[in-house]
Amino acid sequence: MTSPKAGRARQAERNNVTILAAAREVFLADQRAPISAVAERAGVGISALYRRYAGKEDLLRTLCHDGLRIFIGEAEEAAADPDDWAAFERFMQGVVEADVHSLTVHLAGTFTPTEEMRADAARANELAIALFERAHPQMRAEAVPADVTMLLEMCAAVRIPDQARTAQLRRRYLAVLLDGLRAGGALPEPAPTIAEINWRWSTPKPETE
Amino acid sequence: MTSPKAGRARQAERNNVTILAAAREVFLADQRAPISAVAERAGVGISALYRRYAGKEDLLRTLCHDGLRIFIGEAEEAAADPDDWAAFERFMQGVVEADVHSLTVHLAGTFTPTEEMRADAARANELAIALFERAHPQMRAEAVPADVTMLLEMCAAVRIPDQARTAQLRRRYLAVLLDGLRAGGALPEPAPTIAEINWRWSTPKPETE
DNA sequence: GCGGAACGGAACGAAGTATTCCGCTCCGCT
DNA sequence: AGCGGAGCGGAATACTTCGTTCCGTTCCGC
Repeated sequence: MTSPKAGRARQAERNNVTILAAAREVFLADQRAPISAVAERAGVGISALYRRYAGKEDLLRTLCHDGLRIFIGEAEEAAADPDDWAAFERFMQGVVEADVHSLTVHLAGTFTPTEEMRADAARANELAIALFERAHPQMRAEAVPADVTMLLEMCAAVRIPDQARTAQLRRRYLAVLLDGLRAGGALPEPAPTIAEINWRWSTPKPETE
Repeated sequence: MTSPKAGRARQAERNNVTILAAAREVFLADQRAPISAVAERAGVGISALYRRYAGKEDLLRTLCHDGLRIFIGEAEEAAADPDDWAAFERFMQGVVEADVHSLTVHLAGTFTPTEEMRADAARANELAIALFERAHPQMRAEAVPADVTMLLEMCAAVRIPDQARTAQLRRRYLAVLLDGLRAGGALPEPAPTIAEINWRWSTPKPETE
């Protein structure tokens, strides 16, 4: 080979990321989207997809796993901040910004997870909890780590057709939520339990999409 | 007839509400649910459904319109409260409690609305804005009426398999959101516009489900 | 008893969709 | 120069899923 990559091989490699990006966009918009929509979005044929992934489930799993890795990355990066609350805030902003929550949570249950994924999920959880605990003293006392998941879920629900604007609006409402987290006063109703949060990962295909 | 209603006729009338309730539950859990799921949930045959509704769209429309009426009812009821903030809070709690938001917003676009529905939607909007304006002085200044819709959307996103528990959790996070609404400090990013909020009603079938 | 309202549920037909397959292109190496 | 095959596009296949229709049955009300 002359250059590191050239011609066909280069194109193929570029497709790797093109397809993944397309899949990300498509499945972010609709988890039940047909696989053909991904190919269309990527501007490739269906073959290019099946050459890389064994099937839809495989693609979904890869996508989700990537999301998990991004989540971990954001958490680690944010954890470096010495200011406890700033670290937590930065973490939340990072996760919301990357729209990772939809990737991980909303796709869960559409495939059977790898053992490695379970491990990564556990690690992601630990990191998030650590970040939470550090910031906890500055929150209302009843807040628990499981709340973080729900907060992220709520941010992910903010969604309009314009993607860039969606990101803006999410930042806006994340700010509202975080301010709410720091407010005083008692919170009604008991906090969510771990089991209540993780139900998506356990069931094969929960009814409530 | 001996009693106001008896036997078959009574059963039929009871089915009216049974079916609607079933439809409510089923489509609340999954807007794309098959119509047969509704019949199953209601414990009736498909015929019982088609006897009452011209088709799926008709059922969806009815369901949505009912939601709209409930929304209006909650707003009117809450508006009677002389305390401005209490009225607003009560309104939000009522809407969240009734899970009306999913009924109206998430079902929009799956059918072509009636003229009457448009009118009701307009009225619902007015009422909500009035409630908001009354409470506005006690919120952070940048809050706008369109924020209310988004807040409700976020509450609707809180969802776990256990229905009763879901209601509890929604109350919890609504409290967080409302506290966040009253917090001080500037909010990042411009507020949503009316158009950004109402996109679901205008497009025939938006891509981002 | 009879007529028909109200049903249950099988049957039908139209979509939609995951996956396979076949033929074509064009790079990379000899 | 040419060949082997990686990479690919997209039609064809084989199902599955649903909305809707239809027909036979039940049983109330007169």
